[in-house]
Amino acid sequence: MKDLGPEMEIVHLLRAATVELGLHSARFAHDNGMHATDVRALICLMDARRDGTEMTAGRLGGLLGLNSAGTTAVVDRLERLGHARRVRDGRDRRRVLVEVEKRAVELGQAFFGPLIGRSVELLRGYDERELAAIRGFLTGVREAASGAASGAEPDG
Amino acid sequence: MKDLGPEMEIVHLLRAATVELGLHSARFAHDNGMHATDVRALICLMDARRDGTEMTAGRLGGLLGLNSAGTTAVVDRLERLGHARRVRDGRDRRRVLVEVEKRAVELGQAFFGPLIGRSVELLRGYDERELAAIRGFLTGVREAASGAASGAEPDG
DNA sequence: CTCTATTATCTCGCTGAACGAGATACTCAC
DNA sequence: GTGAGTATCTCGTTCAGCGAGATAATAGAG
Repeated sequence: MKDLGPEMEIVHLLRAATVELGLHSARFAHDNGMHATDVRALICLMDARRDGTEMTAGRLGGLLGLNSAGTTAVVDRLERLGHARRVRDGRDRRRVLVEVEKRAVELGQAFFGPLIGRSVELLRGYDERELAAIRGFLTGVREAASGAASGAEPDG
Repeated sequence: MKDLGPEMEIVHLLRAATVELGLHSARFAHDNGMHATDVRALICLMDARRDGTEMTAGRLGGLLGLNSAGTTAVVDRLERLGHARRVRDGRDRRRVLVEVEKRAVELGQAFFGPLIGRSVELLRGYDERELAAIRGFLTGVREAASGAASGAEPDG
């Protein structure tokens, strides 16, 4: 049962890389007086900003798997640290939009930029077929982990 | 600054896969009345078992980044759930060896087995050059995340 | 063998993230 | 403007993890 073949080396490598990426985030969190949840929240906020979506408190909580009380607390912490701000939605004044501060974006880029840059640099060293393999493997793992059907056929 | 090129798609894919793997672990934890730390502890215990190393309470705490009080609490929880047991070391009776219970190993295999199996299955679809690319990328990312020198130059 | 320094683990009291329940503020349909 | 519905916040509680210090065992000096 231990040995599913030489492929296991790569499976362990993926796990090791995942752990290391988690520790990297934890370091960023710790260095800036935050917790894992706060970093995940910041990432959600930046993702939303990137594709021009509005992020409400409720939606953020849903993404993070928190209840409303926990969501309020996260936003409180980010606001206290100056990483985000609450803005009442003009159209529906029950809603609170959460916007990431420029300062936090810069902080994140300073910390994660080198890692991203290095990854891109690595990827530039591969040809199209190799890139397709990496893409395919990561996509497959993501689907398998998300519980998606084990459909072996490549999606269109 | 936003667009480092088409390689960014894969960087985001890696992040998505990492998030999904984390959620998968969280689901396992939740389903079995555990927390993220407990699962990480179990993984450490299984890794130790796999390569025949003894795991002491102290070493486990070190791996998890916990202090002694927190470590005691983790082992207490695992023991209460029947996933691990304390065994006094015969040679140095100050030390407590923590051993994973067979039940927990089986539980883990039942939950993570399909994911691992699917990953291996995916990998079997690639030839040696593609596998080398996947290996190389994951290795590089892990090194970059662990803070290893960002040197593009291969260390002689 | 006894005394002391060191090491490994556990106990106690505390802080703070996240929860459940319910209060508050706003919108929409009538 | 009254009532149903929705979004967020407040209050009190639970529990993981921390710091400090207690307890127990080993190792070395005499």
